[in-house]
Amino acid sequence: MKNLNIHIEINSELYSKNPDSTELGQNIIAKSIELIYEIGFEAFTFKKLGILLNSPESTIYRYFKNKHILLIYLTSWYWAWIEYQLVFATTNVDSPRKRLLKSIDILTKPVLIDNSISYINEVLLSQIIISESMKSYHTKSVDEENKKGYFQTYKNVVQRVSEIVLEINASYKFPHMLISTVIEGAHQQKYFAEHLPSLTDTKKGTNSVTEFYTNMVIQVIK
Amino acid sequence: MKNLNIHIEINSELYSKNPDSTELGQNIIAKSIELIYEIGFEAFTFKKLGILLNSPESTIYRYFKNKHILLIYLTSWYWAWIEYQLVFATTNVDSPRKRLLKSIDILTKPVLIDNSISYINEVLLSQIIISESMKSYHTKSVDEENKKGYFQTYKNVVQRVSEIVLEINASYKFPHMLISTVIEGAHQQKYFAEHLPSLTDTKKGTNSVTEFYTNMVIQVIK
DNA sequence: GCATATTCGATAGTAATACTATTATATTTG
DNA sequence: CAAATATAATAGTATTACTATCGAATATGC
Repeated sequence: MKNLNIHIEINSELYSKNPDSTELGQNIIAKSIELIYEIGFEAFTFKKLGILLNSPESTIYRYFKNKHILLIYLTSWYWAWIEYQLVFATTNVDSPRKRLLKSIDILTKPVLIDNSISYINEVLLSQIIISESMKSYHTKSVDEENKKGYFQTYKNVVQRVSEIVLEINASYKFPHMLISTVIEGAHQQKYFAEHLPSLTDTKKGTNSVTEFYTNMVIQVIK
Repeated sequence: MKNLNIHIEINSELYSKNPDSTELGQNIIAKSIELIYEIGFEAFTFKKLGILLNSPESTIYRYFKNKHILLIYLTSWYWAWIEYQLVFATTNVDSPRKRLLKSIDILTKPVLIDNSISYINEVLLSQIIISESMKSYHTKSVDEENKKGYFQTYKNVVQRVSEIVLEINASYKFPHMLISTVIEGAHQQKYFAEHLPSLTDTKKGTNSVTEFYTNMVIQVIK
């Protein structure tokens, strides 16, 4: 996968000017990931990003309408990237059970290596997804933005893995609920491990999140 | 429970002046719940709340340092209230299995009736918890605030139900992970049902969230 | 290679937000 | 009735989240 140099296309409504099309745009993405990771989404502003980029904030506004849309752009990219990994890891694997286990692995394991398929640091981005991604859809504008397809790449991931669940047990009633519980739960548990440890039993650096959710899925669908 | 007129005490570091001690303070709580429910936490400001209360915003600042602390106050109240319900529903029930099932019921069922044990509308508050509560701890100040005990009532709920899990299966490795997955998952699924339905299989008004998580817990701990 | 878009930097400006401070008046309490 | 407390009214500040304009640099199209 390392040298495929895949290209991830993002819903064009998520940007005013495609950041992928210019060096500055790519820099906006790369530096915004670093800055959000460092200071958090609330404290993140286009002004601060502009200082990092040596560009006025008005230039950033030419690419993204506001920081909320930028966050949705970043999460869309992340889920498209995850879907790519899911496809790559499951093609040519006949056993649906093996495909499911591999998928859960991808969804629950920490992202530790920056594959450098692009100017995007996936390790930092995955940390942002854990800490901040729910803020992209916990807003008053969620219905409107959902209609415009802003969350499509996330839905694709849930749908894809749900289909494997149904291959194993066609009569299972709650495949989407199960998979979105796994995805969101794995994020939560990693966040808890770092910040609210009494809400979990896992510790950073262990694989108990994967162990827990793998076991959960196996038990629940049989 | 209706007429017990219970009194919920909140960590005194969460307010500058106890809102429970004055009529205005109680009004601040009551109206802030209505306003956050209506316009969402991002758009909610003390200025707008002041207009609703016919009080200048500076008065509200005498009770709460800022809107973030007010949100933590509201979530603390909610979890203390939930814990009270857990205790009430499980005392004198010998069977740990029955206690667990009852607890999951309380944690996953929608809050439909305002018990009016106080000036707080629990139905609206529970909606705020579903939509906004994660914002209270997904901040850069979470570690510092956790040290001050701001999230204690939530932890108490997780701890209490985890102990029931261990009564049933003392060797189960992940009781806290299981219970926090149930609590957060149930909120997520209700939110998805309303706003991102393709991420779930439940519909508003059904009890499939309770069904799913009850089954999940039973399967996983046996 | 020259005109013409396009892009970007520089600067300015605005409305709203998130507070803080001060003073005067009203109300409670001892 | 005095003293303490609470609140209303007002003013003010730094920051945020944008929008607008203009001119210089760069790329592209013929």
